[in-house]
Amino acid sequence: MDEKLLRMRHSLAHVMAQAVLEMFPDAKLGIGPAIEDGFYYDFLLPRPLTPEDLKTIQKRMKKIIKGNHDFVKKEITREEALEMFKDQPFKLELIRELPEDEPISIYTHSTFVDLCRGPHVANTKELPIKGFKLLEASGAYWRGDERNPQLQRIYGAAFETPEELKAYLDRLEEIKQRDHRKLGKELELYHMSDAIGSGLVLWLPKGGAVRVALEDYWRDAHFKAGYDIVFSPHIAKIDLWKTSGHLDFYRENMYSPMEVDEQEYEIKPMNCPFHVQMYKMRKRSYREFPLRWAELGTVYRYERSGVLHGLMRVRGFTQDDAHIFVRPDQLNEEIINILDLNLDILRTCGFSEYDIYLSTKPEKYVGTDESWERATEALRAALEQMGLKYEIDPGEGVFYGPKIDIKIRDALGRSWQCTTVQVDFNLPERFDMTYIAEDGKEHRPIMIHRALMGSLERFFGVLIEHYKGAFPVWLSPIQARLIPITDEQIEFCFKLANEFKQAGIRVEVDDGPDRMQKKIRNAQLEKIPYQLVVGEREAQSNQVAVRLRTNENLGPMAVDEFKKMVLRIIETRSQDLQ
RNA sequence: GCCCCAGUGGCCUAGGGGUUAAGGCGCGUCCUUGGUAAGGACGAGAUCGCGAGUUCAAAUCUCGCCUGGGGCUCCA
Repeated sequence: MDEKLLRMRHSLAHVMAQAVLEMFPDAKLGIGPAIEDGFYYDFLLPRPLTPEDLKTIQKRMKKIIKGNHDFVKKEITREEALEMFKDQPFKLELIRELPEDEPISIYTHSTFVDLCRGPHVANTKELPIKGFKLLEASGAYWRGDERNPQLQRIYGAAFETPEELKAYLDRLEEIKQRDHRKLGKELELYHMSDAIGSGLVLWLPKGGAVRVALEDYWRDAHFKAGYDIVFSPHIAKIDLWKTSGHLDFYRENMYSPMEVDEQEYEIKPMNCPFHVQMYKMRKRSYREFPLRWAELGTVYRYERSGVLHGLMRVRGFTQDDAHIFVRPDQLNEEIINILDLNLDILRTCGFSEYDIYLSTKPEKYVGTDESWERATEALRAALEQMGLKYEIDPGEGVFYGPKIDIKIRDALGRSWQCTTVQVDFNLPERFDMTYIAEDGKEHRPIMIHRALMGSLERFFGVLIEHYKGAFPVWLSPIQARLIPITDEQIEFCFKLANEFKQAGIRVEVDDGPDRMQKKIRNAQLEKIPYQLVVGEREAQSNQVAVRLRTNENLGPMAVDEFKKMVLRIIETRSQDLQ
């Protein structure tokens, strides 16, 4: 954020605090910083704020701004500060934490004084009276800690010009329109039922079609990249989770155990221990490496109810998981293989921009410093050999090993965490996994965990928002809809539909009672890529009049010609319609 | 989990202590057979999220629960 904007936003926060104090003289002030797109301020208030309150506060703010008040900075002593803010417990807490030797500054404008480091504008007349808007009030813990009192936070958007504010508000509206929860319902892609429980997803037939297309592609890509596909059960004895360490490190996210024949079983939060058991079924030789085992594994994790969000954060989801067992000297090359496959899959799904992070050793970790260094080096070398730009995320690795995370950018430039590639020194140790090396002795393999799409649920959600529900043809639940102009053509349409289905095209006939215009409208709203209008002329000449969801009209086309075109688009997984 | 907001036929919305809860979409039947984004008529469909309480009377007020939404990450 540039300096000017920062000053404006921060000053607006002060002006807002003044307006709130005018309405609630006993309000206790938290903090009020400038943030991306605007500002906020936290208050402890005698009652919850209503949307009407926000309007009132905003009006008062404009009045204050029009008063042309100077912002005046003053440095005061610690004692003066403690006296001045004696009625403001949160401010006192902050003052007490300031280093002894540092001067304490306050900013005053109009009747309002705040403990503040600055910077601010010189005078309220510099504030964009039409460039800001209060958006909403919500709860926020003091200092983000749920053990502290909960304050009311008022968020405002603020920009230098009304045009920029409008662009921002338009963007918020666009995000709302693309929301996968809204589109998921409208397009009947998925459903969450109260009768089932929160965070548990029902994939409806149309969402199922997308998933099958995605999974088919995923399997194919994995076979070609040298993976084997495995399957594992949903529950396992609790001891497995004790050995894996999940019960210790991950208990809060696991569902409670169930008892079967006097044995406790846990529903799986991860697939790893199952793949480890597959590894351990017999002695392994270095000649088998790398072992690449992939599974679309459905896992269940208890997430706090407040963090659940549509398809993006759920309690039951399917990871496109894989575990790869390698010798230390194979690590670098294998990482390259994974990233290659990953970028290929993301590109095919329409994502060409990403942010890559390399996370290094955290404070608490297992394994030797030497192995950490070697693994981190292998990850870094792979990224560099591939010429990928990345950032280091120091100390953000998992306790068991370093990792590469990839966030994809969607059509609105928002980023989503999907891919993760993690090196693991821990599980091979805990499960005492070994292989016989060239020297005839037992060695410890390195285990790589990786998920490319992350979870199918989240990836689906991201896809919905990225494409605004208008999926590329290969992913479209219905790829073409046949629209007979009169009932005379219904029979011909069903004959064509059958022919297209046999060729592998997902097609439907709209034989309902609506007129053609209405059927086209419906197909448009459903974002069906091809609308095939069939009237008497087409039926007689074995043609279809091809209309695209982009409103482009390709005119009559021979049935075989259309079929050829669509199959080409599907097979190449093209983003185009023609 | 915590704070605030919300829950009305399948969907979107109106109503807001007092007869049969209103409209649009969708659905059904009938008329219409229409050439590239909404033809017309009629009809069915709701114990107003669930449970309890207050009241002569509750969709409406109160409490609890369930579900959903925003926030709890931006450090004077």
